[in-house]
Amino acid sequence: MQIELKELINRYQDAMNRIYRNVNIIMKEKIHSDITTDQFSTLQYIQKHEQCTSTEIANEFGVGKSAVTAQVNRLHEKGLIERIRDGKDRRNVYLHVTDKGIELVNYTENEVYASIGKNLAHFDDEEIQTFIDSLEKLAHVMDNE
Amino acid sequence: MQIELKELINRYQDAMNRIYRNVNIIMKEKIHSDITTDQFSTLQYIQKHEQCTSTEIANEFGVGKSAVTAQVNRLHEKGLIERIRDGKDRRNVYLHVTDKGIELVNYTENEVYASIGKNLAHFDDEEIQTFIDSLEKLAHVMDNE
DNA sequence: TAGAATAGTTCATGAAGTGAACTATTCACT
DNA sequence: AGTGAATAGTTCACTTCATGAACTATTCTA
Repeated sequence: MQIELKELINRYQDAMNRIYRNVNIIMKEKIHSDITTDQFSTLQYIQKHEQCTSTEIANEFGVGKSAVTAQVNRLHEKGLIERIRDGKDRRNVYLHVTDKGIELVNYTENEVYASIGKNLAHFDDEEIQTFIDSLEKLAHVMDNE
Repeated sequence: MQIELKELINRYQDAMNRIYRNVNIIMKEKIHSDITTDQFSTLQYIQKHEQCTSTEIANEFGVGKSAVTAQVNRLHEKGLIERIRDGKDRRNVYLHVTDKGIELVNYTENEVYASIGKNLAHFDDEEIQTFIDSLEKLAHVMDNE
């Protein structure tokens, strides 16, 4: 491995961490509700993938099924989602965001997007496009390992 | 806010999550030791910033000081770091990576970098450069909010 | 129809975070 | 010089989130 690559990865790692941290701060700030950022992310996923299952979330988030059960319980206790058991294959439990949950996601998403959008104002359209393309390419390459 | 921006941020968010998850998987796989990825990240930071303090880490990682105390305890119990109290200003405790810790970081870093390097092989030099530049720019813009 | 596979839950445990209260030390100022 | 504010770190009680094994319930399969 070349010295240069190591240097690049260091810069990459450092920038990624800073971005991740800042997005988290923005989310904490914009979530006007007693849920955590993790809970919001899960809720957001369920809203974007209506009728998804716990197993699907476990795979998507890279955690065990029991972790998802606990997370779903917390969201359920707060009245943000519902469990709907499949009538045909009664092993499956589909997750469904309640009206209260939908409202929370939509409101918070707008706030967060506006905030991130403000940051993106420092970039021109082509730069953003190129950046996101590279980001998706990297995600894709990594997924296929 | 334009529809387009929302769409872009969705893609961005999705790609970021996938990358973050994959890097975590790589790290878990490459850490041949009984420490967690969080512990490794902290150890790595201390190694790159010799003689740093708990407060510095707390700010850097965006967590409270008590969380750092706990993390430092775990690393200390494993013989990876040492605490050195400042002789002049006895409030300060400087953190210092032991030989065992240095060896662990160097070994693991090489493994992780090799693995990420393999992914980066799908990109040409200019693409990587542009990508990391944008990444750093975004991190910088976000830091100044 | 017996046994494998799948979906989800429960439980005990540990890691990591919070925030308030605390100790110890140093700084700042009249 | 001496008192009160500021700073660095720790402790404590508590919550969240993760793991993995054992479990229930259901469906598939051969």
